[in-house]
Amino acid sequence: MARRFRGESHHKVDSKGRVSIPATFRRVLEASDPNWRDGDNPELVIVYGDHRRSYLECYTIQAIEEVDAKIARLPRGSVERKMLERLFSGQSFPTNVDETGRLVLPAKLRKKIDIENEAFFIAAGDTFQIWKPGTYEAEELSKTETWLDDLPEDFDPLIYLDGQGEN
Amino acid sequence: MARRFRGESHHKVDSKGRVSIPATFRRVLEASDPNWRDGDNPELVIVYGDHRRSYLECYTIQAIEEVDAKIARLPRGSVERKMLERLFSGQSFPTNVDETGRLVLPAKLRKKIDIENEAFFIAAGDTFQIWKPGTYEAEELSKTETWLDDLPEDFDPLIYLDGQGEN
DNA sequence: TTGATTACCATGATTTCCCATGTAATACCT
DNA sequence: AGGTATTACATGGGAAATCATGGTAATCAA
Repeated sequence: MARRFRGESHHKVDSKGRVSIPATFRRVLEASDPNWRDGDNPELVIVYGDHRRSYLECYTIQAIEEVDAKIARLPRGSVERKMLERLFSGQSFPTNVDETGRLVLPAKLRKKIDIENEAFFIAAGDTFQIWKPGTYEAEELSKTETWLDDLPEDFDPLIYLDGQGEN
Repeated sequence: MARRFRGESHHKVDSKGRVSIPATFRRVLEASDPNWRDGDNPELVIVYGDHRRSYLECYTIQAIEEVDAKIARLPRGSVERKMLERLFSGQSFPTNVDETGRLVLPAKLRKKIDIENEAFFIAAGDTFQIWKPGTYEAEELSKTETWLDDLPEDFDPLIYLDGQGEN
């Protein structure tokens, strides 16, 4: 397993769509880009998905290659494969970190998740997500709340780590 | 596997059939044309297929050579080989990117997929497709919707990546 | 010679590149 | 430990290069 992203933070987005990537995330992007050499800028792939998705999901090169390989194993012509190809091949945007540690989000992507001048970054295992701050709070937190509400008061999520929560 | 196409976008088609290729796609075409040298224009092959196909599929030189090699391995005279040869040799059109990064779609091809003044480009792994925008939405997107409608509300297509969705 | 195809030139918009600055984090020195 | 030098970060601005698109002239084919 490759290095994982950790943490969350807010960053300014300027009029050109430039936004700093959390420094710790940059280290992971570098380590997970097989072509990266000390001194140059790692690549990554932003998957934005269809209209139902309200955030951008950022894949390291290694992570996206794993996905590509899995897709390639699905039967050619199957609906599943088509769907996933559309998502990861079509509804995605290949880019790279720039010299100053920033990412440039094209107008199209900013508009899609309705970002103006601030973006919220949050780690998600071997990918990280970019949200409009307000959307994240509304959408995600409420989701977790409802989920937690269904569980006993003193429930400890760690139990899932050992596969106890599965059914 | 060579560099893959990623992304989707709309471009104007003028009265002469000229249409800009997304810049990121051009980089892939260049990298996948063994004869390409910095400064000149990469070649590609447009496979348009028979009357049932409503989009154009564009192959890099490298991708089409892989296909040719596979076909050459099939038994001479077999029906499979004949079909594939008709598709990839006959129903295809070799061309190249022009000086300004455009492709020229001959009237015949434009008429085939019913394009007037706008084209939709979408990546599909090691090829990319050109659609009439309306056709893509009607044909492809609605297909996806219907498919998703049969699935649970919170279904995540990504589950297919790990082979859970198979049956 | 006439319609079509190809080569050349032009331009506004976007994107990339390069340089700059203030601040926070870290290393260094005595 | 205290203070200072150094490096890393986050952010901004302008110049330069690239992109998408359009037009016109030259070339070709029948």
